[in-house]
Amino acid sequence: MAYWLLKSEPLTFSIEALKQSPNQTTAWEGVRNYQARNFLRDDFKVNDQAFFYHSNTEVPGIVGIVDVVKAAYPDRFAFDPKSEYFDEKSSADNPRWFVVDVKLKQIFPRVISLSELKENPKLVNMPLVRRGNRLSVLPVTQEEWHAIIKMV
DNA sequence: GCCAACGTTGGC
DNA sequence: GCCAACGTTGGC
Repeated sequence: MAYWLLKSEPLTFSIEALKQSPNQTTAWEGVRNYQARNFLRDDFKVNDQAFFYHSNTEVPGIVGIVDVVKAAYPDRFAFDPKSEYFDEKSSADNPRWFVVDVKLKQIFPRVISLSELKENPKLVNMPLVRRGNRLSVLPVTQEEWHAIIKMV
């Protein structure tokens, strides 16, 4: 079982929005970066777990945990010209972008803020805490996962 | 709102 | 294939 971190801007899709979603499950749509796509498509497996991270907000940080409940399948929004995620180069025959389904597992009682994460010496190698990192899907090691769980 | 970082595009 | 220009991300 692998561990991940998924970034979302709460104005676009927050963990509270996930809680309100049918069956507390959603497709993780709109990833339009190849490295992130490759993680989703090739490496996400059912029963993997991921931190839910709120970015571009007042207190950026980890707000909860989701379970991967369905492995990668094509992102249908890439086929929809009316969607902001439309990509004319992605087709049903040859899809370029993928989603996985995730289900809410836990909302933390508090936000584990980015500044706290940066202060934890066990997390210094996480790409998340490095300046200028923009990847929205990131692998998390088992050691990092457990170190963060202890901070909740 | 600013701007550093970095991915993508497109001219050559 | 190089790389300048441009667009986006996202912390602050």
